Amino acid sequence: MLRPYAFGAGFMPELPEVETVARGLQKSIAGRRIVSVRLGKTDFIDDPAALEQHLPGRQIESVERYGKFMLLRLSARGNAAGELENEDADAASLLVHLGMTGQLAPCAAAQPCAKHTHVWFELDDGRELRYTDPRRFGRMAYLTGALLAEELTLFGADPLLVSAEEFASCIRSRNAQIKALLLDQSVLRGVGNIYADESLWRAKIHPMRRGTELSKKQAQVLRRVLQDVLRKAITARGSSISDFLDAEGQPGEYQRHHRAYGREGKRCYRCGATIQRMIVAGRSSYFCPKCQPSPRVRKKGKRRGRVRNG
DNA sequence: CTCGATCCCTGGACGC
DNA sequence: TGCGTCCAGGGATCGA
Repeated sequence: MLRPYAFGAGFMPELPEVETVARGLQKSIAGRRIVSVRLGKTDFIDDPAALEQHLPGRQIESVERYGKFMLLRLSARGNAAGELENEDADAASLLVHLGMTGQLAPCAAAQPCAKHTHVWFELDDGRELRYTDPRRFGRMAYLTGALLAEELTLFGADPLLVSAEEFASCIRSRNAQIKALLLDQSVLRGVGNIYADESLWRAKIHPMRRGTELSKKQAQVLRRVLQDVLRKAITARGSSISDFLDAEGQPGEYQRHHRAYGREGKRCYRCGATIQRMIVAGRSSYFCPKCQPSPRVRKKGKRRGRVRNG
């Protein structure tokens, strides 16, 4: 039985999933004007009053992805006389992060509201754009001009656009675990737990390897497989777990291609060894112990004491 | 700079 | 069946 949306563990909004949602919204709501805003729970919104004050009257010019954020580009708005009030004379953006369980989709205004709907944007064509998020791990912020620019500089390069040189330098200059680096949005924007594990499996790199330990060749390979995984996942409309359906009622398909994530105890597709799970950088990490050798097995023959662990 | 711990929050899975 | 417990995760924050 298909439902328009399913919540819970079915959906992890990483780059490919957010890209899928953003493309869907670009088709369905770009060009529409926001008539009014209604708010429910607001603890995930930076400045709720700003949404109510500044969004009505603005047109949604485009919907873009920025890392795991969606960026709704909004027109400037004028008052009834066609003059521009200072504050609203500039173009602005609504930043939306889906967290773990966020959904942003338009529907007929008459349609019953899903549980955990927290924001309603009334559109000029009679529909409503609704934000639903059971866990409220998402984020919403209205930003303009310098504040918006400043916010966007907090993030690293887009993994699909980053050059080989830039990728290698921002990874190999860091001593943190590679898994932590891939998840760090200030290093690269958009990679989450699933695609970090999938790309590390493909690159045959253990999640606990240090950035500084990677050879130039390994960095090159990692970038290539990461981009490949992300592109293929976008083509497949993202990964659905359980029965998640996207804004157009279609499930993503990429979970069929997972080689590591969620496969604890199953056989490695490459070598047949048993996929293991361990916590790295505070997150479940799935890897093949044979294809992705642990960095810790290199203590034999080295009796010169390394610096104490603390 | 980097680490781990803690918290946020709800629903799903699992054990009894 | 129902209840309790654990777990999932992105990110902010704090202390070490």
